[in-house]
Amino acid sequence: MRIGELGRRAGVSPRALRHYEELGLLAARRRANGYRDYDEGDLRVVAEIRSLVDLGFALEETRPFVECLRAGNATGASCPDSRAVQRRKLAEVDEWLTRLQTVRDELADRLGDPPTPRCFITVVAPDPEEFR
Amino acid sequence: MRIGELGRRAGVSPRALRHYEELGLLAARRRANGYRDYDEGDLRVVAEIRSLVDLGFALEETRPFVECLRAGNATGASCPDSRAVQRRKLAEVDEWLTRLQTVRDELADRLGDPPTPRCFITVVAPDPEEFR
DNA sequence: GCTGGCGTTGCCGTCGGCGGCAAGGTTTAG
DNA sequence: CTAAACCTTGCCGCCGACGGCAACGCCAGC
Repeated sequence: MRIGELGRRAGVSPRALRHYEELGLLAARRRANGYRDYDEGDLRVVAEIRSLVDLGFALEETRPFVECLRAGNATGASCPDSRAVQRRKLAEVDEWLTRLQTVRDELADRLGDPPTPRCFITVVAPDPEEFR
Repeated sequence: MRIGELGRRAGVSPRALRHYEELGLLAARRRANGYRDYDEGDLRVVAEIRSLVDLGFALEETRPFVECLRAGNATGASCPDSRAVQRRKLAEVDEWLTRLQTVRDELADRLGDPPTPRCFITVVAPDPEEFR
């Protein structure tokens, strides 16, 4: 498979694929004429990269996942390194969430809007009849 | 007040202040020797810029607030333009929050963690004795 | 044999918000 | 008198993830 087809199938531009290669995330065989040649494994790698990037990972952060995949594992997340990165990312996202929540409330406050509704709990006293 | 003092009082570098000036957010009188000269109004402008930027506004987005302040208003948020920007920003932040929440859950899911606890409601059946 | 659509390398540009440096001028303290 | 601590302008660098262009090679169909 040449770079154009891989790009089409993975939903990324050839330019991006060359970029991944520059970073050492993607390795290409070469044909006699110098063209890059990819296989289905490479498609899986690119798919892994994209799904992680879509979740907010930096390209560098996808490296352990890619290496995990290339080491023969079924998923890129089944190695200790990748799981560690994943946990770090979760913590980062949680930090962002609390920060953004603070910002949101501050903004709403400046506009005179009510703060984010977090929990509405309406407690209704039960009908005593039911317990007779 | 020269640029160094304004920077110290506002908590920003002189370099940043010159940058704000390049963007037309900050205007400086000049002394005979060419030095920039600022007053208390300029300090208020810089404070406004900083507080907005800390809330996630881009420098360009602070422009209406700055102009509002310079138009003689007590606060930068009391003009229609700035309030519009502020509302847009609130909407953006809300979008981010929902997106990030989705990402968080996806991440936690991949790790086998439980999703974000949103509301814990423990309903305890009341003691029927109380209703006797 | 020629056009069109692939591919290649290499390198500059983008966005934002400055940092940092050079090469000067100015002012103040000792 | 001189050093230190300011100030000035101008310009390059940075981060990340590519986009886009030039200038070229390769291969298919007509």
